[in-house]
Amino acid sequence: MLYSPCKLRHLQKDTDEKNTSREDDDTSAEDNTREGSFKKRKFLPKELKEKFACARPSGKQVKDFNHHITAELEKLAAAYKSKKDTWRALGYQKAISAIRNYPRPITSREEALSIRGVGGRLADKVAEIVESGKLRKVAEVCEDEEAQTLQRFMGVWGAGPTTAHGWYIQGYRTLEDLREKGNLTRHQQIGLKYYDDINSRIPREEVAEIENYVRSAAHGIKKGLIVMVCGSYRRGRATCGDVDVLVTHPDGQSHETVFQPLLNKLRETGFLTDDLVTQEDNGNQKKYLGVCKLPGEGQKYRRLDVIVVPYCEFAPAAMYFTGSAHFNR
DNA sequence: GGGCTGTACTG
DNA sequence: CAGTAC
DNA sequence: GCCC
DNA sequence: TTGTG
DNA sequence: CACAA
Repeated sequence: MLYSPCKLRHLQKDTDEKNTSREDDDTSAEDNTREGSFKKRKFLPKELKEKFACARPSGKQVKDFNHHITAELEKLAAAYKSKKDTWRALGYQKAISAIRNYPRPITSREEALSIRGVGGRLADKVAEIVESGKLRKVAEVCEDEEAQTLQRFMGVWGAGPTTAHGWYIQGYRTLEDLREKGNLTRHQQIGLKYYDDINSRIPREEVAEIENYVRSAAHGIKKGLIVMVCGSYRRGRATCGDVDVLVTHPDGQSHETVFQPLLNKLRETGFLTDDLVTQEDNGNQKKYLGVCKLPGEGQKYRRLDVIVVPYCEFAPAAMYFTGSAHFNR
């Protein structure tokens, strides 16, 4: 449950797009308390500065100094996940996140080991990557047909490790197999139909367009509605996996009656093309998961999530749905 | 050795 | 209830 | 996998 | 432009 | 983010 909206500032993402240096993949920890703000504090232990992203000037964005490392580990994480080794995958994921956030290139096993979330086993792997540029384990675990196939199948929205494995033991190997022989749930049919689009990254600019599209529709229904994209967009990423829209209204009431009209309007225009999860019978709908496409030629189908919350939960919801970058500190 | 977030939807 | 996703 |  | 919810 | 200050 989300509790008191407490005080949550330092959150809004700087609007200045003039940031030329928009690398791509990574945490661009937000604006932060800069030195000045801390002056009143008598002590600012330097290890504190190291440990908390929020205490670093990180002004623009934190380069990922260790992309070569996280890239290799990601492969293993994905493979383990597909093999239902959930917890191992989680361990990898946390380590990857921590390494990504690490402010300088890692040069030794020792250094890796000092990072919270990186234990002995992963430190060894990091060291191997640092020295040789790659991980033998990756070839061992990821490059057999089964691993490749499982991961391909998990790219279908609605299909997880269990389903992927089921398809595999039935002898399916390609998406084509699934299309003609597989029995898919409604979700998976949609996931397969838009496989390529859904699995491609969305340019930041396009996310902004989608945001504006939804906002216009919302304002046509009720003025004053707040429409904000969270997720990786709000974390400043150059590309996003999906679009995460948070909707609320300052009057603390209007959010209750907004969902249905908004969805209907977005459907009328053909913007929403497919529904995944949407409980519209219930008057208390909280979220919508579906597929949308901007008008015009050559637009791709994109995964869209819409979350409507009461105003009193706005701030916590914004934090929650904006996610990782803020919590990994 | 045991936890690793908690919740909601679908079938 | 299992599986999946957020 | 990691951490306690 | 900033402060606030 | 939207809106008031």
